Amino acid sequence: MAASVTLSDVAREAGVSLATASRAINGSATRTVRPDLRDRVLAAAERLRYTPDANAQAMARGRTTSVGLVVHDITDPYFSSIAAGVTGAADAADLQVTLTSTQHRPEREVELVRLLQRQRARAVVVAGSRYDDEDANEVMRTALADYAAAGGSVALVGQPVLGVDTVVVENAAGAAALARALYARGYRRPAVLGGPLTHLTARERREAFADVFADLGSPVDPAHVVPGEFTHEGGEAAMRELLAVAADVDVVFAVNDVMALGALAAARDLGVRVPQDLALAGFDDILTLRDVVPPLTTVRVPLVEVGRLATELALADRSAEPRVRTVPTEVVLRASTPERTA
Amino acid sequence: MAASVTLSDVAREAGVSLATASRAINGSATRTVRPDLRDRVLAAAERLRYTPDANAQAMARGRTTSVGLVVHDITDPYFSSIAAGVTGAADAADLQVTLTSTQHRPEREVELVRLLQRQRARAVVVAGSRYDDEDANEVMRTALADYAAAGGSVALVGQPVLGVDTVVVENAAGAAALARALYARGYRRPAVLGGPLTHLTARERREAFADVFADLGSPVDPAHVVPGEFTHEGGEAAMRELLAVAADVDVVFAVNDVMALGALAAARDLGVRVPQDLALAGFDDILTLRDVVPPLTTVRVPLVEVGRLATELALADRSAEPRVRTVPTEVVLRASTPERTA
DNA sequence: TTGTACGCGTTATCAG
DNA sequence: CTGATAACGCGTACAA
Repeated sequence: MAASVTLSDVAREAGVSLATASRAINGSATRTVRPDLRDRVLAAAERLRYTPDANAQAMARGRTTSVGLVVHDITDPYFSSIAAGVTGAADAADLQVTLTSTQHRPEREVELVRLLQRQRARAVVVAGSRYDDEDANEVMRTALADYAAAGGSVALVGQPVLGVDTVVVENAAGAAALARALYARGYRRPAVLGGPLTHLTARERREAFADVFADLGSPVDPAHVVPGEFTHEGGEAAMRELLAVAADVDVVFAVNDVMALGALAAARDLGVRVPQDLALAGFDDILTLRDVVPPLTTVRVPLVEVGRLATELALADRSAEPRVRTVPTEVVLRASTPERTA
Repeated sequence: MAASVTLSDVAREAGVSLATASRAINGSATRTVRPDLRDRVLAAAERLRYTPDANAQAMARGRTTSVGLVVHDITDPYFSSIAAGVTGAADAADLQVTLTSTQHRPEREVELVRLLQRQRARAVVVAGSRYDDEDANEVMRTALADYAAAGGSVALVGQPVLGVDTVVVENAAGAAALARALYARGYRRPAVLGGPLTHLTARERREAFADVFADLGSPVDPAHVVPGEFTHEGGEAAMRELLAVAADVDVVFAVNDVMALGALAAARDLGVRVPQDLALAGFDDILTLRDVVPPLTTVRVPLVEVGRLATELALADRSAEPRVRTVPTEVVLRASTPERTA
């Protein structure tokens, strides 16, 4: 960005001082500029094709207009929907979004937060779940505290374990409601594609689901809870593993939709029909589901709104206590888990 | 970002000058710092939890570390894959990505470019197709020229009609190859869900496809070329329209996969079976296709690589002439267009 | 090798 | 209402 026209150029061209030019163009809050002068400045700016330098403005004002977003993979519909919510909210607040991705390496979140702190992003939204890993959490906590100490504000999507504002999705309630709905439809031999063992979102969903079936007298066989990655490939692998050992399962709950789709692919590949041979349910209600056959039962999470909420939370005035915004979930029964007659 | 520790603080703490602190931390190219001093500075920085201010650095250096990206909708798998390519390439170059979205309003592209110019983004990648609208193109051309004049560089994904570096996808070649492949499979009564009339990517695909069938003696009935939006809803609506008038079509070509998926939904809804009653093909090979049944025939575009290429192009040394990188496409025949026996 | 001092483009304070 | 001028935080000639 070499030879840009600066405000001084505009001021000179308009025959006014730098200060006046600044006020005329920016429309400073309290200060007002005489109309004819203002017009002269605007005309000069137009003539010179002046473009304010947002960096210099940030410098002078002491705050930037950027919001950071940390995701694991922008091609994952879960994250892209959240990203849409974040960009929408940011746009509404006249802010820009800096998109960063860990490429599925959770430990990179910390680096990205530090990076965004360097950019002096006004706020940062971290979209990934937390893990049951106190060491990792402590590192992240420190990074976020540093960022907050420097004036930044953060919102997490996930679990409120880092001392910052958090959008909490009702994972347990959703998974429990799903379990009850499936039980009501006649399912008695559930299996779970459970995701990473220490992944808190996965765990919340997995355990709530299992608890309900246990309470209802049809406990999930521990051998039928298959861990794996929180991805399409993870779901596929877990499903293969499950199908290799479980002949008597009637419904499979994948702790997220992306995994459920992987599982569906595995089933198809192995000649297991869904739902005739095996019912299948996921979680999140990602956009992709509208194109999947059979229509997949899931628990809807309003992802775009989650992104929007997180952004608004991060942008709101700071509060003494970390805030929590709870987002309800809703069971959506579809054809992949039909009423069981057998 | 109020009370940040500055480099001066670090310098004072370390008992050195600002310049030395700067050189020690940044590792200035030519200048070198005596080891013990360097260590003292680094220790001080660590102790004070110093974080360099990227904005101030940008200011002083005269260039930022950000790359702008303009998409229409980040939840569209086409764009999210390109975005993944862009963030990947940016990351490799130690740059950050500013994500902006038009929300499906092409005319907003110009504003977003201006916005990114204000941020002094080093480079901007515009991911959407051009339109056959010389007025709009001229406006965009001017915006890009202004940005380039200010030192920015741009890469487009689409058509090289704006005088800037462009990644060109072989739409025509791909659509033609697809048409030949479908003809070879026995299809003779093609229809096209053609997208927006003036949308150049849609037009290139539509016309190349139709030309081939015409040359082969099975011209597309003009009544069977249904325009519409370049979206899921657009594909669905177009398919409904088509099915209302065309009883004798044997294959439908949707000019992109997202539309094809909309069309598939419409067909399903109307009880038209794909491929038994009607074959269907799309274009792009978006990630979503891996989860769709029947597997959809399409023309693969290496979307992540397109994003990467565009970013590299924009980041490369400036050239006198606008460069063009052509990306080949590849027909992928799947079950949605089986060999036709009837 | 180190330090001084200026400049980057803008806002904001404080006199006029 | 307008105009100097001092910040903002950092990089880098230039001098020592």
